[in-house]
Parts: sequence; C-alpha cells; structure tokens
Amino acid sequence: MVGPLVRSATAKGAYVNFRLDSAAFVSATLTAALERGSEYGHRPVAGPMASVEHTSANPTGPFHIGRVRNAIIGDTLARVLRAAGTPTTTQYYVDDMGRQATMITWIWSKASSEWPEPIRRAVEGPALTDEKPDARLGRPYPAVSAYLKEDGTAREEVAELIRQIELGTPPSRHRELAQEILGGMLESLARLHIRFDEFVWESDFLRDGSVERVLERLHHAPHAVREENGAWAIDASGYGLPQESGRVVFQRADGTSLYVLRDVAFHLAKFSRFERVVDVLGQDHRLHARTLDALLHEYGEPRVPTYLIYQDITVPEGGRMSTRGGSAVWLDQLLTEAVSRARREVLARREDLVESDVDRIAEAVGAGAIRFHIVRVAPEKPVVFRWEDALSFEGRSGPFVQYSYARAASVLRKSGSDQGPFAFDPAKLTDAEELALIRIVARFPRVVADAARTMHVQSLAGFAHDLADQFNRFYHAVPVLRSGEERASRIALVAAVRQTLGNALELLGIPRLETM
RNA sequence: GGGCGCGUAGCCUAGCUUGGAUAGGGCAUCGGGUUCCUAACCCGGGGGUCGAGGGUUCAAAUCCCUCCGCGCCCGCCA
Repeated sequence: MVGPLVRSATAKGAYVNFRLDSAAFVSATLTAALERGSEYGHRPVAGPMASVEHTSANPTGPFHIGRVRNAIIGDTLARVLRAAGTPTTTQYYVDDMGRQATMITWIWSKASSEWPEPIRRAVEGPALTDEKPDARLGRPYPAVSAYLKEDGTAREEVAELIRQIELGTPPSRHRELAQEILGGMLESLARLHIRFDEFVWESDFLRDGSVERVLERLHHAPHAVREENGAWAIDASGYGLPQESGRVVFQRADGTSLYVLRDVAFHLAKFSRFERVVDVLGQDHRLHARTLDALLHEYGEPRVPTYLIYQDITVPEGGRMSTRGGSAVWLDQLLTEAVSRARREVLARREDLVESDVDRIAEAVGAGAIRFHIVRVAPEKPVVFRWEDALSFEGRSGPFVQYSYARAASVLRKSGSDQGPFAFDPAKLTDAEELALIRIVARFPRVVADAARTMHVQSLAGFAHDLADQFNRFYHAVPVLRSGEERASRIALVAAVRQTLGNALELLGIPRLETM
C-alpha cells in the first residue's frame, strides 16, 4: 500500500486512511500540469473511433434554446471523448426529406403574391432582408404549418413534393433552401463555438441505394410482416414496444420509406466506420430510439447506438418551447441579450480598454454564460428557462470561471515570467489553501476520464467551478507576487491552475480570456 | 391505460451507474471585507423529513418494492 505517493495507511473504524507524501504529491501534480500543458488531463489519441450525432435540427428556422441544449451537450461530449483519447467525429443529420423541410420549399416555390392570405398576413412586418437566412426563410414556417392543417389542397401539394423527393427528383430549390437556412443556424452555433465535422443528408441514403438494400433484407427479417394493403412492418411484440398496434411500420403501402428506415441505413453506415456510436436525443425521441434498436436487431446488426437523452427546456408558464405558441426563446435573442449585458459589465469596471477589446470580451462572456448555464445541469433533468438564471455572471457560472482564469493570467503577466519556465519547491507549498488547490488540479485527469465514460458532461462544469472557487480562496489568502522565498513556487502553482482551468474551459467550449 | 424519465433548503443544482464518515455548491437573505497580485471576488451566519411509505444491509440520497406529483412518448409524422 505504501508507495512513492503514500506515506502511511491506518485503519480507522470502517475506513482505511491513507496519508499522502505531500511533497511527492505536489511535485507530481504540478509537474504533470506544467509539462503536459494543453495535454494535461488528456490521454493519447488511440483506439476505436466514435461518432457523436447531435443537434440535427430540421432546417426550418432559427434555433430556440430548447434545441441548443442538444448542441451544447453533444459538442461538450465530443470534446470530452477526444480528450479521453477517442478519435471523435461529430455528425449533423440534415433532414431534407420530411414534411418540415418540404413545407419550406412549398411556400418559397410560390411568388409571395401567390401565398395564401393567412400566411402572408402572418409574416407581414418590418423589412426582412437584413435578417439571417434562417430567420428570414423560416419566417412563414409556423403559419404554413398551421395552414396545412386547414387546407387539403395545399396538403396534397406538399405530399406531391414529398413523393418527388422520395423519387430522387426534388423541386429545384429544395436542397439550396435547406442549405441556406442551415447556414444561418450554424452561424449562431458558431458563436457558441460549436462546429460539426460532417453533415449527413437524409436523402443521400435513398439516392445511394442503401435504403433499398436495407429494405430487401428487412423484408426477410424474422418478424417482418406484410400488411394487407402492402405496407411492411415488424411485429414488435417481442421487443416490448408500446405501440398500440404492436407493429413498427417501416415501409408505406405505396412503397415509400419511413424516417426510421432511413435512420437504419444511416446507423449501418455509422457502424461501418465507428466503434462507438452516440446519439444525443431529446426525450421525445426515446421511443424512436428503441424502435431503431429493434429494427437494427431485425436487420441482423448486433450493435445499437448509445443514447444520451436530455429533457426539454420548458418555459415558466409551463410547457415546451414552442415556435407556434410564441413561447420560444431564440438563441440569437439570448446571445444578443447576454453579450450586451456582458458589455455593460465590462464597461462598468474597465475604462482602459479599446472598443474592439470590449466587444471581444463581451462576446466571449456572453457565450460562456450560455454554454455553462446549459451544460452544468445533468441532461436528464428538466430545465425551466429563466432569463435571470441564464444571464447570471456570478457564482456557479461561466463568467466566474473565465474571470478566475483571467485573474490567474494577470498574476502571471505581472510576475514577469508569463511563459515560464516555472520552477517550484514542494516544500514551499504547504499552506492549507495551496494544498487544497493542488488536490483539485490533481483531480482533473480523473474527471475527464470519468466524464467520457459516463457521458456526465455536467461534471466538467462542476470541476471548473470547484477549481475556480478554490483558486479565488487561495488568491485572497495567500500572496503570490509579494511573497518572499515562496514566490517562484507560488507562481508555478498559479501557472498550473491557469493551465488546468484553461483545459477545462476548452472542454466546455468556453473561450479563455487573458483579461476581462 | 402502458412504457420511459424526473422529484435533494424559498429557488436552482452536485452526489445515484460502483451503498460508507457532519448530503457538497450556487442564487436569494443577514453580517463583514477593497491605501495590497482584477470585488464578475472573499470571509461568516441562518436555512435540509434527499417526494411518501415499506424492504435489503453493520451502513441507503444512492439498491429493491408500492404509492404520489410532474414531464415525454405510445403515427403508413419526423
């Protein structure tokens, strides 16, 4: 039991207490953090590849923050997996085949003078041209959706477009419209430092024949049944699925494919490239996930994806965020609000900054506040959106962590040896606040590995807060630059904290600020 | 009705997978701290039947059962 780091082990009641060799522990921790630098807490990249599919929102309009929860959880997970040594590809599944995207094409295929009156009325308002494409092109969407419920002729027009898409002859502007809207959506996510490695278009699985191949095999699956009207289904009674019919239809009577069938094709493609396949899904997709598992099993694919399910973000009045109900809080709106508030905070305490620095800091703080606010809560917990919580810059928040990082950076700047080398003597780091701080720094690699294994991305936020919190205590209790013979060692400790805090912020996708 | 998820101080939340020491934080509240390395900070106080009940165990927020409340889903939609 006793080794290089353990000085003694004693039994106490039901516990064994280990006493660490403090100097060796301090030395090992600081050396690791300082020498490994941006790789501290990471493991070498090796081994099986992973795919993380997240966000995948229909290209029909701007993000509301309910959808953004998916993006933030997924992006953080991908970062954590990579840090834990798993080569990870993020995938955005673009649904260009469903009614949603088709409704957009339907309305924009008409000159606005031909738009049905209720839709035209709904989008009347200030000039639309300076809006982002997702906002501009997505504007009629809620009205179109409502209109189709009332108007059978329009519904039939949309159905005809869907058939054309299925046949591989989509309306001319179909994909371009989706692409343009998606571009606007991604612009917003980029402000949260969320980007994707791949965009997978649903229609591609039809075009390349993989849906057809899946179909051939599924027709001969163990529990495949043909309905009287010609539709194909799986008798899912053995899978414990709650469908009232007991069946999962995967091909319509007219021979066209259903979403879950295309998703089977997508996942087979994933399994051919990735060892670990993770889907980040809202809780409303739980049943879809189980259905997909059942179909993969019927197909003969032994693997199933790992699902990271998150609960909806609701509004205080109750209910999910709804575009139609007008209860949605848009990401762009939230960003604008967060950044302008951050700007006020910066201006209130800094008079020495040039305008461009104020803007840059405000943008980083606003984005940091939003990301942290979402990721700090376990995905399976429901979240009620409240402005005052989302815009909190104090306590357990992104800006608090960013501030602590900037504070450490400031100390190092003033130390005159910002970039090191950092020499330390463990015998000089004996204060209780110092040791507490070092213990948290030492935890980081474990936190990253555990988060990757359990997909508990919220623990990264917890760690970042704990480290920032203890650093602030240390900062108040222990002088660094004004200290005597401990000075060099304390500077090294601050450097190790800056590095670790910076690495944690990187995993959270929150910008590091050298000053704020 | 069935399936799945959630329930921890006034509010928000960690811990639950792998059961262990006085259940950690944050917001709010009350009281303090700035001639000194960034006060987006720090120190201190008050505030808890871990939804309820039962069970397993030397030991339960954590595992099992029942119940209650809330959410989601149960389409030839996506």
